[in-house]
Order: sequence, then structure tokens, then C-alpha cells
Amino acid sequence: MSVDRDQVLRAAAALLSRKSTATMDEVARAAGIGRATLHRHFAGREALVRALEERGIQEIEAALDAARLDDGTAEEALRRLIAGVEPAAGLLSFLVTENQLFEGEVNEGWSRLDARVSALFRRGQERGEFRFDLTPAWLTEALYGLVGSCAWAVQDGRVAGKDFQYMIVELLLGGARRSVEK
Amino acid sequence: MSVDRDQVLRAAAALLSRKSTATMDEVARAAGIGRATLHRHFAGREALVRALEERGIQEIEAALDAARLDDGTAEEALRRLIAGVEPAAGLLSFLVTENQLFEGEVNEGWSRLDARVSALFRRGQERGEFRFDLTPAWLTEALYGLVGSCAWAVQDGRVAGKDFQYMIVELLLGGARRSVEK
Amino acid sequence: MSVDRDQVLRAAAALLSRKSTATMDEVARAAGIGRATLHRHFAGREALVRALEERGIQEIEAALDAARLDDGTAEEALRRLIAGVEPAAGLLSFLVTENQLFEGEVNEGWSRLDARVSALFRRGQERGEFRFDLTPAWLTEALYGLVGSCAWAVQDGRVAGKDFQYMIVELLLGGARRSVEK
Amino acid sequence: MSVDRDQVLRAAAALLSRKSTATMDEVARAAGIGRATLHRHFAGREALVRALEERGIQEIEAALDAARLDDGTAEEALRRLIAGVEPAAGLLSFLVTENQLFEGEVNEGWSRLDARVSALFRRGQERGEFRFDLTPAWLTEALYGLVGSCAWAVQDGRVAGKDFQYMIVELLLGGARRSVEK
DNA sequence: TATGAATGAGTCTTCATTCAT
DNA sequence: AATGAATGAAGACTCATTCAT
Repeated sequence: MSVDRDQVLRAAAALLSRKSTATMDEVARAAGIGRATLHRHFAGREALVRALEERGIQEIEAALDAARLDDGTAEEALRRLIAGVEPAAGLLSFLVTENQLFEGEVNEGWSRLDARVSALFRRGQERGEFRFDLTPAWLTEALYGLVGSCAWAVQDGRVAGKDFQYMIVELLLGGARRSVEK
Repeated sequence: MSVDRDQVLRAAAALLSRKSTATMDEVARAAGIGRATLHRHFAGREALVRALEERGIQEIEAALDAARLDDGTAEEALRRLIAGVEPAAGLLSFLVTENQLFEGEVNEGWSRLDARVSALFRRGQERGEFRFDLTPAWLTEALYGLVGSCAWAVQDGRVAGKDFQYMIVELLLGGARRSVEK
Repeated sequence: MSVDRDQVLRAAAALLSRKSTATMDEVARAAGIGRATLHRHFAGREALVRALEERGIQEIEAALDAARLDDGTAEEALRRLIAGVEPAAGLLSFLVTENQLFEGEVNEGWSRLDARVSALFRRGQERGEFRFDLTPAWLTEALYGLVGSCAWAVQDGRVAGKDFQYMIVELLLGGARRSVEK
Repeated sequence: MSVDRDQVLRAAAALLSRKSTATMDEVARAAGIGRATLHRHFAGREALVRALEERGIQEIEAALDAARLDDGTAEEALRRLIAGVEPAAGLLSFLVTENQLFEGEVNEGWSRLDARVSALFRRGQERGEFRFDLTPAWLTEALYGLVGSCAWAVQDGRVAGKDFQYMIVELLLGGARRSVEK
């Protein structure tokens, strides 16, 4: 019976998002296959992580596509983006941490993502929606940080999961400072 | 020549903040001492991390004290807080990630920190400075996420270090959405 | 090629009986397998010793069964017992020494063995074969001591191996004092 | 304040008799001195054990002297011997086990002891007190085995300490087989 | 002389990876 | 193609021993 590579990746993503130190054995067991089979599909641990990265990036890119970042106001686009990214929050958090460890060069996919998200913020600036002093690059990093950190907080039950999107969107859009018009 | 425990902790913090997977050997070498000596000072890897945690918490608490969170507006206090926390940003990031791994109970020091930071946001709400829909607990987590993520981004040279404080403060205070009065 | 757990135990028993301080590496090499494989079969050094204990106890119990301790005179039974126990003398010696080190609770198998050997001595007393002033418990300990000590002496070539059984049996049965009727 | 070498040896003997795996640190602490001081007095662990051996042998030789092995019947001499050896039983047991580990040549003192004890048994044979088929060398080994094993059994509370001498003497002299004249 | 501090050598143990079926 | 078994490389940890005061 042929093992579904995608199914394995899903299981690995689910496990590693929760426990980033899980061993290859644990991943294999979680995927319902043997250790050696896992290695047949992914040349090694790093290869597995790279595959997860690839997959994660694709997933996020799909979310970017679905969010139609160029449509309507930047605010609306940002709301759609965060809503679409939420399901991948745990994986994203894992990958960002993991990337921090890799000494080698970084998957170029990230640059592509960064560019698109940055472009959204830039569009917002150009439209007069967003401030100019907070650079798009900064905001992009901030978005990653917020998504990752909050994913963990939700996982550990320190904050309610249902507020995940709302919180991040509102913080990014409106900040903690009460704006005058509200 | 007697090894200064604090000096070892400083070296360990510096190294682990940069490379969280550093070996005990590497930590020892970074501290300029032998492997065994490191073990004489800290019973094991976990003990070392716990000590770093203790130290990190104390450092941050000192920053909280120095920031006089109860003085003046909440905004001013938040600015002072973030300025004071900056030097510990890398360590904080490491510890948060590490904490994610610990299955056992969490150092109660974190609760104390959380409580004080949350109190600041709450004070801001009560003073009418901050919105009510973003809960203090959420904002505290967000603060951690922003500090940690941006520390990494600065470390990797993706964003300029000099903007660290400004960025976080402004995002938290004003958000990306341009407020009307600006 | 699948490693036979029992074969590993045999090799370990042979080695440790001779050199109780043998390394896990040495045990592995003696068994013709790699370090890690040894750990796959036995969770750790203590686990290995425990397994040897289990095996040793079983072996000795089998010897007790084969000796039919309840048949014939106690003397005959004791002769059969010692003959049957001889092959395990080295292992027994190792285990007794090792047990001396364990702080934790002792394998209950030993109590079972003690009980059966003691019962033999008691039966001898009841039959009028053995003196009453030497308690069965003492005699059991003495038996262990004699078997272990003599196993070492034989191993080191201080005494001739062929006399092993004879010596112990005669000492236990007749003692050093010449009895009148001889 | 000058450290009393003999006092250190006494403490080491007491500790190691009880826990043969005690570390040099533990020995030092038990002797009330620092680690380094212990090394100043004994070049290394082996040297310490050798010194204990020396001391133990001397102690036992003194017991042999005090027992006046050549006086009276061999039986009387044996009784005196065992009574005199009892205090050193634990140490003797430790040393015998330790000797089993040493690969190098054995302290010649043991040969001297063996010779004297063997001589006693031989004298008993020549006097017609002891059987001829149990060789003096065997009996000497047996004596060690009994003393050591029973010392442990007493230490662990498996047998009553007060019967120690009586048991060994009676077993060696009379054996478990009821002699006719009793 | 006595000592706490420092350390290298050695052991156990884990884990990613390869091999034989 | 899939797998359990086997394994070497690598890391944590201990302990006898040396060093500086």
C-alpha cells in the first residue's frame, strides 16, 4: 500500500507544531508508518523540515492568493490575510524558530512571502491607510512574531483561541492606543 | 582562579540567545571554562536553563522596577518599559521558546511578570489611554512575541537594530492604522 | 540478522561474571553487537543487570526444580542442588555482589529462592539429618557465600575447579570436623 | 592541624565496607577532610584501597597472632581466630571483592595470611581433628566466603549479628550434618 | 599543610540514519 | 515498497585527579 506523502507531511506538521523537538520516530509513529519509510520519503530530518517549509510556504502563498491582497482597502486585505493564515499559525511558528537554527541559506520562498506581505503594507501606506514611520519590513516581522507567539499562547491555554484573529488584526490596525474617532 | 558564576551565566545567555542549540561544551568554551566546571556550577543542562530563566526574570523585573510602571501616563511607562527590556530581548526570546518545550510546571516568576505588565495595560485602559477590546493578557503575549521576533530579525540583520524600540512602542501604542489626528 | 536477546544475555552473564565492572561497550562487543543495539534491548545498565538477575533466578529455580528438593534424604537433595547450581555459580556471585549495591528494593525472586533452599534445610532438620542450632536462613546465606567465593577462587586458579561441588557439599554436610563414625 | 592518616583509614574502611562504590569525595567527607587532602595522603583511589588492604592484612595478622594458632587444639584456635577476625569482617569482604577486580598482581600479604590459616587447618588434620579430604586451601577460601557473605547478610539485617561467630565456627567445625556423638 | 576550584578522561545514553528482509 | 533491526556519531554527565591559594 502506497504511503501518501502529503498525509505524512500533515501528520509531521501537526506534531512538530506542537512539539518541535519530536524525534523522527515520533513523527513516523504519528504518521502511522515505520521509521525507515519516513526516511525513504525524506532523505533526513533536515529534508523533512525543508519539505515542511516548502509546504508551509505554499500554504501561506495560497492564503495570500486567496486574500487578494490587491483588492479593496489594505485593511480589508490584511483582515483576509490573517484569517487565511490562521490555520498555519502553529506551523509558521515552528518554521520561524527552526529557521533561526539553520546556519545555511534560507529558502527563497520566505523572501517571496516577505515581499508580498511587505507590498501589502506599502500599498496601505500609499493609500494613506498606514503610517509611514513603521516600515513594511518591520511590520512583516511583527506579523510573524505576533502570529507565532499567540499560537503558542493559545496552544498552552493562556489566551482564548477564538480571539486569535481579532486580536492580531486589531493590534496591527489600530494599536493599543485608543484612536480619537472611536 | 575562581570562576564567577555570574560571568558564566552572562556568557551562556549571550551564546544561547544566539544559538539555542549550543552544546554544554560550547557554552563552557564560550565561558572560558572546562566542561566539568560548568557542571560543577549547574547540575545539568536544564539546571543551566533554569538559572538563566531565574536571571532573565530578575533582569526583567529590575527593568520593570526601573520603568516605574505606575508613574505618569501608561504610554510613558510603556515606553520606559520597552527601553529597559531591550537588552534582555535575545534572552527573553530564548527563554520563551525554551519554555514552550518544558513539559513540567513553569517558573512562577513568569506569572509575576505577566501580572505586572498586564497591570500596566489595565491601568492604561482605566485611564482611557488604551482600548478595552484588546485584553491586557493578550497585549502582554503580544509584547513578548514582538520583542522576541524582532530580536531575531535584528540579529539576522533583516531589520535595523536602532529601530527596535521605536517600532515596538509605536506599533503597540499606535498601530499600523494612521490615527485621525496625525 | 536479528540479534537473539537470550544470546546477548548469555554473553553479558559470561563477561560480567568474570569482570563485574565491564563497560556497556565491552558487553556489547562481547555480544558481537553495537552499543546502541545493546541499549535497544535493555533500556540501560541497570535494566541489563535486572534482566540478568531475572535470568539467573530463573536458572537457579530451574536447578531447584531439577534437584527435586523434596525427594529422598535432605542430604541427597542438597547434593543434587549444588550440582545443579554450579553452572550458575559465577553469575550468582556477580548478582549477590551487585545486589549489595542496589539501594532500591530487591527482586522478590530472591525471597522465593531463599524460601525454597531454607525449606530444604528445615526438612533436613525435621528428618533428624541436620543440626537444629544452625538455622536454615544462616545455612542459605552460607551456601551463597561458599558458592560465590569458591567460584572466584576457581576462576583465579587458586583452587581446582573439579573439586568445587565436592568441597561445598562436604563442608556443608560434614563440616571440617571429622565425625566420629568416619 | 595535622590530619591523622590512621583516622582517615578507619573512616574509609567503615564507609567502603558499607558502600564499596563510595566516591573519593564521599570518603573525604566521611573522614572530615577535603578531597585534595585525601589525595595528599593517598596518591589515588587504588593507593587508598591498597593502604586499606595493607591495614586490613595487618589487622587480621594481629588477630592471627592474638589467636595463638599453634596453641591447644586446632578447634580452639579456630574459635579464637574467628572471634578475633569478626571486627574486620566487613573490610575483609570489601577487600576480597576489590581484589577480584584488580588485574595486577595481588598483595603478597594475602599469601602470608593464607599460609597461616591453611597451616591451622593442616595442623588440625595432622592432629586428627579435621578430615583430610577437605584441603586446607579450600577451607581457607571457604572461611573468607563465609565471613564475607555473612557480613553482608548481617549488614542488611537478613540474619542476626549476634550469631555471626557461632554460626561460622559451628559450620566449619561441625557442618550441617549432625554428627553421631551429639 | 590543607583546601575548594578546575578539569580531562571515560561512561552512559539518545537519535538520525542505514541495512537486510 | 515497507519495515524492524542495527548502528555510529554526538552529547550529557561523573569522577578521580591536579592546581592555585
